[in-house]
Amino acid sequence: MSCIVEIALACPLRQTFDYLSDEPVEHWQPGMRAVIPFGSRQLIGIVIAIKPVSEISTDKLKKIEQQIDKQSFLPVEIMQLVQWVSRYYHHPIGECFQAALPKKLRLGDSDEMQTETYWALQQIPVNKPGKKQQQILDLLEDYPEGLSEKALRVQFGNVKSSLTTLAQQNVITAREHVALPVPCLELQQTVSLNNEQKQSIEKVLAEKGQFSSFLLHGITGSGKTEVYIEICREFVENQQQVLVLIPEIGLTTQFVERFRHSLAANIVVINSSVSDADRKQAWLLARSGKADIIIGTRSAVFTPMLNPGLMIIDEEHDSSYKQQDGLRYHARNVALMRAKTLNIPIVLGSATPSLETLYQVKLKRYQLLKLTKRAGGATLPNVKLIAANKTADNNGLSSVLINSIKKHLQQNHQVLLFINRRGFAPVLMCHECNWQANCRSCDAKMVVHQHQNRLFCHHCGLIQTLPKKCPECGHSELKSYGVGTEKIEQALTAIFNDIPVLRIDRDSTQRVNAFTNMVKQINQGQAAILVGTQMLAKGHDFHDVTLVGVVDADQALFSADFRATEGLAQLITQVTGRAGRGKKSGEVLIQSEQPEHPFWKNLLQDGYEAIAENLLKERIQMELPPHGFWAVWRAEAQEADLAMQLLQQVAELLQQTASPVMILGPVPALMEKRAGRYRAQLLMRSADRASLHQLIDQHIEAVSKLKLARKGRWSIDIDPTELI
DNA sequence: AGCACGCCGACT
DNA sequence: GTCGGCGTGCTC
Repeated sequence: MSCIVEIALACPLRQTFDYLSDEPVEHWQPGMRAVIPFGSRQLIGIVIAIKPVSEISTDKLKKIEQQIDKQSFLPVEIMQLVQWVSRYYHHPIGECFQAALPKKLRLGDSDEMQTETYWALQQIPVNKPGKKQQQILDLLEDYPEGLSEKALRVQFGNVKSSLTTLAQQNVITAREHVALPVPCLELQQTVSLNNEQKQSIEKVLAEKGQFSSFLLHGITGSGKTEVYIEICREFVENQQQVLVLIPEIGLTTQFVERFRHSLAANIVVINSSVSDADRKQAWLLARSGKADIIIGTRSAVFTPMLNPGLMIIDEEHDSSYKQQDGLRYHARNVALMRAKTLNIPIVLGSATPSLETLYQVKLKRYQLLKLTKRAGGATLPNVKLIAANKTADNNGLSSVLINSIKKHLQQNHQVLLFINRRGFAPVLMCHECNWQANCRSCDAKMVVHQHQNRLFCHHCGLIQTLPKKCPECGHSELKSYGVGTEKIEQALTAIFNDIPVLRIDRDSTQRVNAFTNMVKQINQGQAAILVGTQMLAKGHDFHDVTLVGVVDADQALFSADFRATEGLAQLITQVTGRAGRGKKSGEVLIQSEQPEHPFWKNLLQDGYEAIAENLLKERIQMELPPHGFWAVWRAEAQEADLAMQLLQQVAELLQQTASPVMILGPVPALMEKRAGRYRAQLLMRSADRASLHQLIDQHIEAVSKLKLARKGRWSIDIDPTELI
């Protein structure tokens, strides 16, 4: 008996499509994949529902070409989660499924797990085994379930011939088994925890098996990772899976390695450095319950689990949890929603929690867990503000800072200098005619990169050769202004010529292993100066750094984005936390052209918590998020004004309905032109979430039918975190 | 989004 | 005479 199958497709349409199937109803389940004809194309879709009749007349329905999955594919929980995401973010359902699936599975790969050869002991050898053979046998003794050939190869190198010999003698046997991640063969002893850590662990474990949200607010270096690990240990022992989300930063290996060295568990990692094949395997291992711990970036929030027990969001304040194009979801919020429906606890961890999260703590929706002491008895560094003067200083470095660097290097310590701009200098000018190197596709200046002898636009990626003379008037003296990592690197090399200066930014770490090699060199502990962007600020544990210098921190104080101050407070607190993490005590020097700005006094005297409290009060007073709810319509188009016109029409549509929602704009984006496109936005503000979503739902279809909507790109951003 | 269909300018 | 430009409309 045939049936009607409702299918979500990977196209930007806010609807599903019905198809006829020859298969009987009972062969179908929501969540399965199917190949279907769509227009003149062939697509893969996800089954949303199976039904006896369609609202579309039967003669218009096409037949399903192929049923890809014969058994359930996406669990009901993920189906509901993705559908919730589609409704909440007002994004086409098919594209939401795209975001939730690993590429290979999206493209129709079989959902069978990769297998590999596992070896296990069979009987005592008769002949005396060779040296390598003996090593293998010794190790296998500890693993009665067997070890994968891959794991043995990682440990002993080429093992093929040894294994063949041992197998011929029936000492060991081979068996095909689902490929699990290579286990860590040498577990470290557990570290001793302080009382705050122990209490935090207990409080989370007390909520096992029910929804409960926690903020683990631990100062930098207070041992949050150890708390996560000990909580995980308990869940793993109970055969429950843990999903750990981490920010998208270059190096997550440090974090992952600590888990691997501490827990005898199957730990899979899903981040950008993992191949498509491994991603698929990790996803399948999680779905089957064979992965105990899943560590991944933003999109891993959609990973299915057979026995979910807990979710952890590390560095919950990090902006990379919010996707800034396509489906603009916030992984932290999706995780909270998921934890609620799964009825499991969720832990958000940070040294610098977002105001959103602190607001929830204030409303008593999250339990607060605090770690106020640095682990291992390390002390927080002493922080000082230096008045910097642009014109008088040596390439942006004040003499106070240089003298201090000298002092720390003499003690054979390491120094970290933070400057949040890569390249040599952000401005190139002609003295004669006032010409300036601007990007032709963006409202932005080109940045001088001296190493490559080029000009770069950091917004669209435009590359030009560095001009030798002014393209306007031909004058040969072009001057650059401002500082970037390259200039600081150059200045320091000139001053401290016998000390290695390591520049760590996107340019210097592009080559494979460049970053890992630099980290290795740093960890050897000799005196060195590290110059870097926020790549350096996030999460690294450099034990020999005793001085942190912040070269140019002020820009954010004058930003038009009301969130900039929050971001600056977080960044400074995080950078500050890089000093004195080992046994040596640390010092931090912050150069500012605005040392009198109340922000600094507030942050340095009272700390992050206090400044966050003040900022939150301000936001509540001014009815800014997290108090009240926002949504932004964004549009961009190749032609000037088109985006504004489109949003003007959207505003007119929205205003046709009487609603408590405030409509503001449209206005051009702060940087109106970017990558050759003109951008604009339209803001919606509301005191309650429901009216905001209702108003969007009422008009989104009419908006997508607007003529101008086809000419430019448009999107809607729920709970925006950036006003661009 | 893709893709087809359709109706107007500079080319083998 | 055609190739191809992108405006418009549709996709169960």
